[in-house]
Amino acid sequence: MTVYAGQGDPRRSLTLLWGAPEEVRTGRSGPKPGLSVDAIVSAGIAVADADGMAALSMRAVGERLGRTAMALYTYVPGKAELLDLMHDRALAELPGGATAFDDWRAAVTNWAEQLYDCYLRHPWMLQVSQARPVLGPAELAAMERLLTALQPAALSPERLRGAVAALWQFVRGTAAATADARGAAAATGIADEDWWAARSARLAELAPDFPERFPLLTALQSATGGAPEDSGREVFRTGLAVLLDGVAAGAPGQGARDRAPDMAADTTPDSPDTA
Amino acid sequence: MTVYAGQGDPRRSLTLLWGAPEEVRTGRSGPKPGLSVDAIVSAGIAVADADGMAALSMRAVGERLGRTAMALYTYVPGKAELLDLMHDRALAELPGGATAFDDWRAAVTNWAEQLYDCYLRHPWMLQVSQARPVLGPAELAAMERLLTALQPAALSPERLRGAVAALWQFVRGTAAATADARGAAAATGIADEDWWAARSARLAELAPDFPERFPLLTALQSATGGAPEDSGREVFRTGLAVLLDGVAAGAPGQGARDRAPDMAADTTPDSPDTA
DNA sequence: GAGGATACTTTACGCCATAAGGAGATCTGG
DNA sequence: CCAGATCTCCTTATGGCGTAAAGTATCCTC
Repeated sequence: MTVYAGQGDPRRSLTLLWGAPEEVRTGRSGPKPGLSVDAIVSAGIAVADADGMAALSMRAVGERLGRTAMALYTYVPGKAELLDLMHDRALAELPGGATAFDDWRAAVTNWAEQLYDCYLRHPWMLQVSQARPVLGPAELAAMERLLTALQPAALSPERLRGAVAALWQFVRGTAAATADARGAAAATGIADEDWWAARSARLAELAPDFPERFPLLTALQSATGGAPEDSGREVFRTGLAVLLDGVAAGAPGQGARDRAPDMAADTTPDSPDTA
Repeated sequence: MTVYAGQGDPRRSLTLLWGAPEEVRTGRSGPKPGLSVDAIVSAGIAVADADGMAALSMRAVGERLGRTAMALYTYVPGKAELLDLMHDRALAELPGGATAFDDWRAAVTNWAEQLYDCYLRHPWMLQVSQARPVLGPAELAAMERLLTALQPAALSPERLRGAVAALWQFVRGTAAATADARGAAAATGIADEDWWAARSARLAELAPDFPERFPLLTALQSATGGAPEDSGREVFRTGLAVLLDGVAAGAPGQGARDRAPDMAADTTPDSPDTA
């Protein structure tokens, strides 16, 4: 399932992403443009938000704007580039202010939760190729904000790069898991939790030797009461705590002191989650 | 860009994934099947490996087997389910033996590198929806192996789940970044390193205020001599080290002692990478 | 040898992105 | 005020896709 098609020309995307916000259009002949790149991007996001990535077609976007599919090609080179623009626009939702936090753990946690929520608001973003080289301004701004949050940890450049990659990918991955469980639940009309139960039951039926083949998986499942790879803010939170402990371990000087102050306390099983 | 289409029916996929390896086909009438699910999956992988996900069509797979596209539907419910099978089959390449390592860091590192390499061998896997709920035997086996490797760390169940999610998503994410850079480089005929340089140059041209807008990003870029979100085993290695430090921080008892023994030494900039 | 199940084919449908070319609006230079 | 250029948007067409429907040939069981 879930294919993604070819990339757009990164040159075109880059130009559109970074292009002058107010193109100097003095003395243009021809009829006045009834649309704009911005309007098309907004319409695309609206379609994708409402009906999912599969429903995002040039026709659908055009229709939402009262035009034909081909009208969009006056503004945008193609669908791939439109997706690049949509992706960056959605990331631009992230709050940009330099929020001051006492410690960098809280700052990074805040950053991660904002990104996580943004992905869940726009699940189609998770279908856009990660880490593809078309870097938009909003994406870079988000990365800059992460670097700002991490600055007090004073990591070495190499370690900083590793931490940034690990954090971003972790947020994206856990958001994808959650979004997917949600989507499946919504599609089948089953409640979130029941869905995993149904899947487990079916698995047990098909592979009766499951507990012997996967003893640790079975143990983990029964210990935490859910599917191991699944969803949920809880996995997000505890995973993030693990990650941040790793970052702290690389912070010079403070070493052992800065590690897991109260973030690790989140991992106690009695925490009231889904907040 | 890079869309992925709708999911396959998970029930059908599950049945095929876990179905009896030797279907009891006593007394079947009709002509003998000239194909098999396995052969179709192999052909699909061959097509995707050779020409990429975009080239993977039912027609192409059928052609490789000397059949029409429709012939495949005798064996497989549809393309989505075929992709599920391909994905799990590719994961089955991972070595399964219980390799004994002295410490769990080495064991997990080994696990991660194997997964990373598998993704790079089959970049199309990264286009298959991550964390979607169709869990195949090979995927679960890989997870079980990770749990085995992590066992000496003796993490709490919650923390273990977080660590598993973080590790898997990290490997996948960094592999995606590397695969994408490779793909772009291959498509344009530019060498891997020059490619990032070209992109940076173009960015600098489009956004002349780049250094002021993204000071930390600029600093990191010049400190490590590359794009921050990019590719490469180096980021993979150092990021993994950060992650493992976090895991170590959650290991009870040993606490400070077990953290970053020699894995962190990998983060020194003079290491000969791309091994 | 008849009848039915099965493998595979041909054809067709409705999507998709988008190339090509045309119609009408709106500007500039005369 | 009027070319002619230019630009938006349309209609049409092309070649792909996944797959539904129906036909044909093959092979088994009875």
